[in-house]
Amino acid sequence: MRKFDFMGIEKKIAAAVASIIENESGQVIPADRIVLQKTRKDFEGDLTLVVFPFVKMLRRSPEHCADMIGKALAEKIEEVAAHNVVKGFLNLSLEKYVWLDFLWKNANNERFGLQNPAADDDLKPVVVEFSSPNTNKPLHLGHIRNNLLGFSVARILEAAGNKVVSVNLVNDRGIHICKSMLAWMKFGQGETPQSAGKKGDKLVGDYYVKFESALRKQVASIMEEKGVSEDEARKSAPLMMEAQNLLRRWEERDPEVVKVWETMNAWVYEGFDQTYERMGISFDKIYYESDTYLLGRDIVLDGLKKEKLLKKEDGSVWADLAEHKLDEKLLLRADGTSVYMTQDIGTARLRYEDFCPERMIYVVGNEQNYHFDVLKKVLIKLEEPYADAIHHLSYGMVELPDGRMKSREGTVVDADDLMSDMFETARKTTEELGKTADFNESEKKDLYHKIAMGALKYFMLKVDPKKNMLFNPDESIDFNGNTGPFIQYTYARIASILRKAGEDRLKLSELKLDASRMNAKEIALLKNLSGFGAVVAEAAAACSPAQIANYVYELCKEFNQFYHEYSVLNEPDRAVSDYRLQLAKLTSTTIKNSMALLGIDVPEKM
RNA sequence: GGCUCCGUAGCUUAAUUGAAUAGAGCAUCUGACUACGGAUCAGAAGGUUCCAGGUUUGAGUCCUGGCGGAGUCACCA
Repeated sequence: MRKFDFMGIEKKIAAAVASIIENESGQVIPADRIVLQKTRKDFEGDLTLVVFPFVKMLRRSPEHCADMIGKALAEKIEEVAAHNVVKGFLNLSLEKYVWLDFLWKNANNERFGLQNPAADDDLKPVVVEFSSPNTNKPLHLGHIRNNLLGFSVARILEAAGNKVVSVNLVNDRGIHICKSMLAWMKFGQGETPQSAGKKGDKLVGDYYVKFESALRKQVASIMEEKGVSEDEARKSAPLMMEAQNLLRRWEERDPEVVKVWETMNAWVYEGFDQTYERMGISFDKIYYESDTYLLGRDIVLDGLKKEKLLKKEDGSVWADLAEHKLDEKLLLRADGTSVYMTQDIGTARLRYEDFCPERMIYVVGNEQNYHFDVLKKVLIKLEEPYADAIHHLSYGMVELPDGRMKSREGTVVDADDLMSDMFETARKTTEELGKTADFNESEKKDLYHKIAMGALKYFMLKVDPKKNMLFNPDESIDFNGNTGPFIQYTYARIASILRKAGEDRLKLSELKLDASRMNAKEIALLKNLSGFGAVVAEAAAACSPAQIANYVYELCKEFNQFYHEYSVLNEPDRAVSDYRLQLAKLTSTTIKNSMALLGIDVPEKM
């Protein structure tokens, strides 16, 4: 069903169809009404033309139209070998040599399906922001989805010919950061990651939890003593006042506070770095909110001066978005301080000045849909030149079987723990299968890591980003069926064949094969391979790694069927054997390249 | 309550701007190892695509109205 464009044949046929219909009916049809798709498996053919859109102008039955167009195409285009008609569908079979040519032209291209990085210095980049963690808590399952998505989308956009800059905007300041600082200052007794034997982000997270539980106790007793609501009790609780005081002191650059802040954040970064490295994630640039939180104020004040915004009696500044059917949105408080939106206005401008991007993609959960809607509209209102470049890549929540992760209920799935669990499962499964008898310790570790991350990444990326997804921690992620390890296994099996064949045989200078000897399975596989470039383009347009994942899964299934039915190296006819070897090679390249777009490594043996 | 998104086999999911008999995996059952690697392959069973209307030659997809779920509607970030 997927569209595929193979050496321009699709275009050639579409153009021919247009001229045939014009000749017959005298009417010109728009190109987008010519629907060519991959022929479904249960029908004979390679490409299918849907003729329903033309039956009215041709004034004949769908079958007649299809037959007429089919005959004309067979005459006009030499690559069209045969055609058949089912209802209103015209199935075209291409000459087999078309597929052989395709294989021969691409077999040695290691970057098959990937566009080369644009050398053009004037090309405007796409900025992809993702991850954007808070420095008061360790990373969890939700962050994993965000990181994997962002990293993969960046790779896919590159493969589609874009220049890409990956950025991370770290939320390293604010009241929530002060909470963990305060708890550490009060209860920590100088504890450090070293003394506690913990990763820094975990230690800081523990103090955040300590703050919350101490606060809850205070709130409970205040509510009992004064009979006030929980909200009110929270606001008046001494710990809350202290935290706010700490934030004030931080903003005033109180040296003592800044020192604690720097120390604790450094611990967190050390922890994050380990987690990122394990995940295989990196960035071109890291922004810190402590540097950017004051940005945006000037833009807002300027907008006020130009009367694009309005000031209320108390001095607060608002954007009226009634023209976009949205409410008024606060941009500056009465005391002149900023809100989150103000800061995002500032960082958008900063990013624009830093990179002059063609597009700015924000990988952020769908809980912030409204926020980004408003951000874009405020920027339009302010007539910022980059307003239209803003693109929110909104993804669904990761849910547990009993609903959302809740830190209060201790149901948060920690990123490090999850990766360790996956590693353990990979180790156990692999050892049970007895696959690593001849591996040394570091090779084993490397392999288990690849499999573990392959399973986890594929699991999370194969689902359409915009959909919520379910993660059941009790059922560990599968290694069979539609999974990362299945694809890795397919790759490893081909790698084994290629090793056995040897480099000399792989470097073939000539392919001597009569195309008539190609079988249906091989052609199905070649057809699949030929669609890779188009899939990359579609995945880039949709910012959807899931499309790559689904593609490479299909490809592996196709190859495994071929592999089961036919032999590559044991095939007695050398010409056929050589040809199948090239087919296997191009398949392995395509698997490797696809998986790289998902941020997944493939092992040569497993 | 307003707005936004989602609802497909028991479970997890696929289906380019509308297109043929809704496609997979897991789980269940049955087969295939004297092997280019069985983490594989073949087969069986499993569906009123939440419901009701509508548009269309054609609807899982578009429109309207319900039902169910999630998110959001902060001088939080």
